[in-house]
Amino acid sequence: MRPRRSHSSRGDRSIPEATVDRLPVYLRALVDLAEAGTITVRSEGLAEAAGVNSAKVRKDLSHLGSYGTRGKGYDVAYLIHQVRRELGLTQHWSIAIAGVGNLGQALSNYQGFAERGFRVAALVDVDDAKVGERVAGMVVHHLDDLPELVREHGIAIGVLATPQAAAQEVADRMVRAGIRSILNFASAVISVPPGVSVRKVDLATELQILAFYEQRKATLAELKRRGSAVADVATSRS
Amino acid sequence: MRPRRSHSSRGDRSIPEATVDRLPVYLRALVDLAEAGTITVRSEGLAEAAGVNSAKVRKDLSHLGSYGTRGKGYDVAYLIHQVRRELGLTQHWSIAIAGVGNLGQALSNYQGFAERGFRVAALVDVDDAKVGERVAGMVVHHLDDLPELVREHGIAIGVLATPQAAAQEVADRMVRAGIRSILNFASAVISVPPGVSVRKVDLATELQILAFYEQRKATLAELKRRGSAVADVATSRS
DNA sequence: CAGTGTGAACCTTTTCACAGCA
DNA sequence: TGCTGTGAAAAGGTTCACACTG
Repeated sequence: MRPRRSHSSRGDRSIPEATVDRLPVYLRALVDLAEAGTITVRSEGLAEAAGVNSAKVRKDLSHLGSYGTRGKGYDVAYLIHQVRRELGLTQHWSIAIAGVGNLGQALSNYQGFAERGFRVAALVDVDDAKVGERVAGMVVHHLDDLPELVREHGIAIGVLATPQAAAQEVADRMVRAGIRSILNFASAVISVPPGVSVRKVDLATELQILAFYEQRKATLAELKRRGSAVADVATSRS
Repeated sequence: MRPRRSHSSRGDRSIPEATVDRLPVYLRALVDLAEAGTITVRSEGLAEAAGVNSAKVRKDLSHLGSYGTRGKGYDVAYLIHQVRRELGLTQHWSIAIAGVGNLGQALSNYQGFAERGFRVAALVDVDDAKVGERVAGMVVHHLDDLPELVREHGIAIGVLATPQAAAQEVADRMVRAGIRSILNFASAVISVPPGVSVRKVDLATELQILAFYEQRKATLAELKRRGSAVADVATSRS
């Protein structure tokens, strides 16, 4: 159910999924370190900045190659370059946002995208009241124009910020327009053909997960109060 | 680094983390099914609606108890009740949002929270230009008032929607105000004392991960074009 | 000799496959 | 008979601990 290994002539190009998920975190931490004037960082220092442990950092980075120096650590600037290259951030990416509601507008205005090499190249919606309006300095286009916009701006990634009910339909149209990577903010599970990547971010889901652990903490506290011997809980996550 | 098992007198109260992460997805799917008039669902049907496979559904649900009927499936309404109970959603939760910028405002207006039992009870910021303003029908308070707001509204969960630079400071103040669950939208890694749960949602990170796989698809396509025998890739995620 | 890079051990999660029940 | 619930196997991820090197 997950990417199979390819076979390349030299080295092993397949990086574990868990590692890929952490590379952006390392990158952020490294950029912060660089801005603070740090030249070299040890796995332990990077680990602290990224909120993981040092063994994980070393193992993760070893998948990219041998970019550290034994006895010294990693050169921050060089490692930034390597991580960026690995993530495919040496090029700029154009994205389209579908659904110009609350969330869609907030995302359109979000500076963090541009700062990290993602250009919001198109906004689309189906609501005639919104089409033609300006949001974040851009004209909102009709969803019908998506194929043309994708071609024109070389859009590779689509952001789904529509209501749940519209999500699958809009996803289908994104795929038909040639988009093969979708970031789904709608609470619906969408299905896409093989070869198309989807990541789902569901805000309410995150709160529900926190609620679960919060509830459990309350239950444990209750038990403790009643004198049962209960193991301690550490619940920092992600 | 993860919750340790407790020991309770009957049954095993510890549900795997991976399962907890999926329960909200099942819940959403179940509610959709119920609204569509479905009375009973098989693990395979629920699996499809949730975007996973049926073995996972059965294993996950088995952690909650034996709520299915062999030969039949699961009663949708009953299962909804059980999942909601397990997640701690039989009670309402009050949340506070810190940082009333783009994202903070979008979150304040987000209907999905209320629909799933989360009440935005307080908005706080440090910007005097924002304090006193009305957002989503609520008055924005100063961050200084957080402890009082937490007490007054019984706030259990804090949502961090501040700029990166302020994130750690605001998180510290949330913890001091008595909040023990934080949903972090800032791109910074925050550290909290044991017993406080944090989940991080980083929008740019998600795009970077998609960029990685998108780049890899391009590379594979390139190799294929050159005639190398390359295994096929299926990259649907989460 | 400090700190990387990495086999090996360990733990978690997923998948398989089927016994057992309605 | 048709499904759930679950041991057992497989895969994936994390941590340990140390050989190795700049």
